[in-house]
Amino acid sequence: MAKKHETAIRPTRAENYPEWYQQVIRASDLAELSPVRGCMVIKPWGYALWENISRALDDMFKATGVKNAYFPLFIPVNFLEKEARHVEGFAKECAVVTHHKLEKDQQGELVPAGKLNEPLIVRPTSETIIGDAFSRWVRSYRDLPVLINQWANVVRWEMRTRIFLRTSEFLWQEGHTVHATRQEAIDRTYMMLNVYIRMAEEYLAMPVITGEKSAAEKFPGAEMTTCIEAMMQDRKALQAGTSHFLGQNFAKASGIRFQSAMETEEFGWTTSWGVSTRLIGGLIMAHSDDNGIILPPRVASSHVVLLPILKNIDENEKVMAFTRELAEKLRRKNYHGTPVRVEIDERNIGGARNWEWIKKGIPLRVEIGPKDIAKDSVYVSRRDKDRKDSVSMQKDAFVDEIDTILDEMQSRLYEKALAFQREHTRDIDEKGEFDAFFTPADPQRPEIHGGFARSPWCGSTECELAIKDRLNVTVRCIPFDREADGGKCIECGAAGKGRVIFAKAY
RNA sequence: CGGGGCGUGGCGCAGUCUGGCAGCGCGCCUGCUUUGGGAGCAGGAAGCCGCAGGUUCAAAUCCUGCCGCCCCGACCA
Repeated sequence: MAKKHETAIRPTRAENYPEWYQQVIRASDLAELSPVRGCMVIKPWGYALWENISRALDDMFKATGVKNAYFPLFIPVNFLEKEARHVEGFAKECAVVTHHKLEKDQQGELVPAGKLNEPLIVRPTSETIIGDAFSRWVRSYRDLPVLINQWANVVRWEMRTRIFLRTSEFLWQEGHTVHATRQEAIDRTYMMLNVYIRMAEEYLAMPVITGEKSAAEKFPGAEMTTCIEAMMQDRKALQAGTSHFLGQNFAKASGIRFQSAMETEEFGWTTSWGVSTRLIGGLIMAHSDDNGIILPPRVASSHVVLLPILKNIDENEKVMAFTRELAEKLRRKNYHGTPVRVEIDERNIGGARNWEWIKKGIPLRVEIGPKDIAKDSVYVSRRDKDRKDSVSMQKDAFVDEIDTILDEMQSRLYEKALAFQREHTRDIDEKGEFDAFFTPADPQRPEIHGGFARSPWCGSTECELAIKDRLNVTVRCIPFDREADGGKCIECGAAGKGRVIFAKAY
């Protein structure tokens, strides 16, 4: 027997969480770093997750009347300048295109030539260029609402990057809408937030808290930013999606005007909302264990791998025929509107084969050997359970029940993550306790600590920033459902306006 | 951009202090034996030791500069 490891991923979460995160991604074959700083190559097993996420979101968007379109990667610099807070928020992380041509210099090296008259920025987000288009599309209240989404890449020149969580280039969708009234735009903001809540909780099995961002944390130029925040296994918060009510700020900046039914000229009310490949980072950190990633069935790259046990030539053909037939039956099954996704791995590499699929997080592993075939059964292992919980099932029963099994796994992952979130969410009313909650024993190499603190806050940016300076803890969101009970601000002791969620964040 | 750590076959690492043929484990390839939780034996391939200079008879090792990665900050989805 080979050397046994206690865990497939080392270091473990407890030993070194950031390193564990990277090793999980490597071992699961989701993605790798690219030669370009801060960028990533998303490999097929990882990209399939994004495809499944984006397909489900796309369906949900379209069900609310949203249509897809595509806008340019390059944006004139002066577009960004139109909205003051927006330019302040994004200017420092913009990639700028200044030339259109390369020429060889005397050393034979390619150097930029052909300076552009007007530099272009690579979109960090598309409010401005889409606003420009909308200003031409909207003339009358009869043109409203405009409900547009685009699937795109964006670039934000980040100082510190982390694969999937914060990359210089990332994939996302950005929805942009224009409405005739303030209320309609606000309703749309919440409507899309609800889509994100569904994505996180029903598909990613990732419980989220929802609410509004503080003035310091909201989107540059937004009147209100709503968000979903999830707790990762290191108890930090991950902003997993945002939906913004932009008021008339961008309509004024871009000249989105329409003639109302009363024959008056009005500015449109706009929203924007987005989620990104960051969701995959969230999924990893919400569910994975020390043996690798655990994929929630609703978005899993694949649902089940069939592992034929090929022992001797006489029986191999029978085993393979049984395996292929099972694969076909499974693929004809419908799981929440999509065919069950099946892999067959017939490599003869012993137990290592099993471990590869564990590290890749596939929900179900099905071993098929001569002993099973004799009983017309299969041996089923679940990624969310221990090996000793593996069961032998009649083949037909397995085919019949696979959707139920996957759904049970899906809800178990959700319940487990929810229990974790609740376990590490505390009402804290006293400053000393608050500081202790968020202070690691070793600041240079912090152990997993903290969580979500539900604490009273007076609402002032001063207090928020003071807490950030002291502990690197921020207001993650002001929950919609918070109690009116004020308490005393955790920072200044003045009358609070209710409890908000404080946490360290990605 | 500041403080700390680290760059050596695909992955994880030793070797660096004290200069002297580039190593180990896993993985990979071939063959045989195996096979229901990380197989065994035999053979084999694979490295500009992050990059560029310098010192030296000789540099993974010493010196200088640069680049990249990770952690802690500033910035952020």
